[in-house]
Amino acid sequence: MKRKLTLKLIAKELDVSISTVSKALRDSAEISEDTRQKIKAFAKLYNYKPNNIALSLKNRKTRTIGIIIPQIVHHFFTTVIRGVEQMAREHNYNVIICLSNNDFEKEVMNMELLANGSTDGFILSLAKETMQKNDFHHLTEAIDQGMPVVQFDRVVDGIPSDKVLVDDREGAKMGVTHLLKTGCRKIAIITTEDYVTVGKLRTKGYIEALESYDIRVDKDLILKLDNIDSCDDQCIAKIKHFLKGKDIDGVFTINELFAVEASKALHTNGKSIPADVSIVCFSDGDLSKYATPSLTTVSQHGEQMGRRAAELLINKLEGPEVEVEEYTTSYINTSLIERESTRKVK
Amino acid sequence: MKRKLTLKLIAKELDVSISTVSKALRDSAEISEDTRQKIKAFAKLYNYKPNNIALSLKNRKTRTIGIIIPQIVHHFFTTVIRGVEQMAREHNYNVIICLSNNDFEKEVMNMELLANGSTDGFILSLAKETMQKNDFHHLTEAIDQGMPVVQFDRVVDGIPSDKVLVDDREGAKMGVTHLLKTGCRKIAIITTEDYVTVGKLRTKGYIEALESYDIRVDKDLILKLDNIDSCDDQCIAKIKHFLKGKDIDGVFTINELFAVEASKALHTNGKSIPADVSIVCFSDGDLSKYATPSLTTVSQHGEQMGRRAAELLINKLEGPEVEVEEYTTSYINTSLIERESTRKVK
DNA sequence: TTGTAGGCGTTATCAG
DNA sequence: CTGATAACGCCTACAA
Repeated sequence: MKRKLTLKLIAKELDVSISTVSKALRDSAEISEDTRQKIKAFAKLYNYKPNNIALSLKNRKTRTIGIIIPQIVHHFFTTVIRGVEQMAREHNYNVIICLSNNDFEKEVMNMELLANGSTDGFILSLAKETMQKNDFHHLTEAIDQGMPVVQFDRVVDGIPSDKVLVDDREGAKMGVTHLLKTGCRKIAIITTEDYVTVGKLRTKGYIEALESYDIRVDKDLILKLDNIDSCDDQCIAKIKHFLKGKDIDGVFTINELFAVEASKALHTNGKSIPADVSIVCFSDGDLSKYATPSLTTVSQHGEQMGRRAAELLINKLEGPEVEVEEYTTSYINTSLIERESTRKVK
Repeated sequence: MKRKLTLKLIAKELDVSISTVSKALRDSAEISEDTRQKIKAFAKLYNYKPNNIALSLKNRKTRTIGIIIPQIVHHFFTTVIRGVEQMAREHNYNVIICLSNNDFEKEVMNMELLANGSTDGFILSLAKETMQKNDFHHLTEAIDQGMPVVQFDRVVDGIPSDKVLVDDREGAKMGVTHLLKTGCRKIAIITTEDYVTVGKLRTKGYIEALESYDIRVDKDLILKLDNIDSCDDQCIAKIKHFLKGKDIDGVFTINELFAVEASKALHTNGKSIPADVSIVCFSDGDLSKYATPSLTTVSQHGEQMGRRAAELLINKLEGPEVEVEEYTTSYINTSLIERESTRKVK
């Protein structure tokens, strides 16, 4: 097994000094055309590539961005990663991804691991457990050490960091307004308990939409579930029970899964979609596209979030050192994708 | 902005030498209990963590595994990553993920980037373009430099590397056999052209299953499409046309998307599933679970693949240097998940 | 028990 | 034009 080629080896081979080789390869004018060519030819022939680790140590920069997310099987995070990846590539950064599995300890471990030289900065979405524990010392520690942090999606206030968020309230409002425009007047919502920020904001958007049409908010048409990323049997049962015999003509749900299950339940109840009941959901994946009927969604543009987050981070990394840092919060717009589960707007 | 704490800083602060600090922190018996305690207390207080980059440079090991995959929005790869992540964590390795976007140049770039010190070894699934180009110099170069490689899913022969594969032939055979067991006798398959290995092998499994039931393979019941990871309008049209008026009682497809579209088309044709026609597909995601009706699938266990791939790589990394390397090919079993799209086996 | 020196691979500075 | 030296942060053999 061959050892990797280094400046030292080249130097020895060509009988020059290490610094001559280094300079030649970086096209320094200090080196004579002759030796430069000779060295470059040799390096090329044997496929010399500088060692990144050594460069990182020297430059105290890794050109690597760390992403820490709760889970990767969630389609939303997947798209965000892709966005970060793109932007990072465009700026010659690497991306290193760590999963917290929604576990506080793991999130802390991951951050400490990456903070020890592997990474120049972080993009992260907090683990559920972290939110509950309300313990963010790992964030502040990283930031204290001079590592910029960009939070996205699941964020906390009070941390000196940029943030990238989906405009949940506005998105929900748009979705419900679409239902209203197509003629729905008795619209139910399937959301989460208020301690989940996302659910709370989307519920708020739902209420605002109704109010703008002067429709009274009916508590009986609001179902708040504990889950957010999944929909187990118990959760399905609640949805079924909730929809059973309700006099409604529209349903808005805060994720795809709830919508799919609602769609099934309504179908079982003999309702036709969208003739009897229309459905709109917040979405981050393909499920709504391939469901039967396919679902009209408020789409989240995770890729754009990722790009924006990476952009913010890179700006901080490459920007000049400033006395007083400023932090921005970006809202990524949602957009409505009309499919089969809603009627046409007249 | 505080600078990160280093051995040097601690040494200066406590007025001892750097090596004393280093030794104390590593609990060397050389250092007196006294100074050891003092140094450790200080380090703990100020939260000293050794710099990974420096360690990597020193040890010529990064304890980082590179994964290179065509795309991340594909659910299958997502699960594989999770598996790799798990195993890596258990062995104290980092994981760094790069996307090739099925682009040859990008795959080469990524590998070169990571091969220059960022990574101790690779786990990769080849880009489609790489397969077509039949150019694997980036693999052999990395391997020549002493970086072990584990290929998975989309692999080539002739490269000195371990491989982890889904047993496509066996999986397809199992799926089709299930259809046969439930009483289906006229089974169509929607697959890919033979140049896609995965499609070819699954087609083979289909044929074997039929033959084991002494059923003649009917070319008219085989649809070969160009796509594999997607299903565009043209592709949907072909599926519709293929199924139109065919006298069949079962459909096997090599991915979820084809199955969902087939299901829709059959439904449109007035067929009832599974009463008239049963459906089984190879799958890697949730689509089949949430489809209406939900689809019986041959499940791929991506996570297990990831774990196995990581295990193989770590074995190579930590195993003793041997004169003659041996390479293994692991097959990950598939399993049948029965859902609504097939009848019960009598 | 503590400290010094050298090296991992690279680059920048300065001397020849 | 070329080379020696120091430094990035850490570890370790060896010297004191």
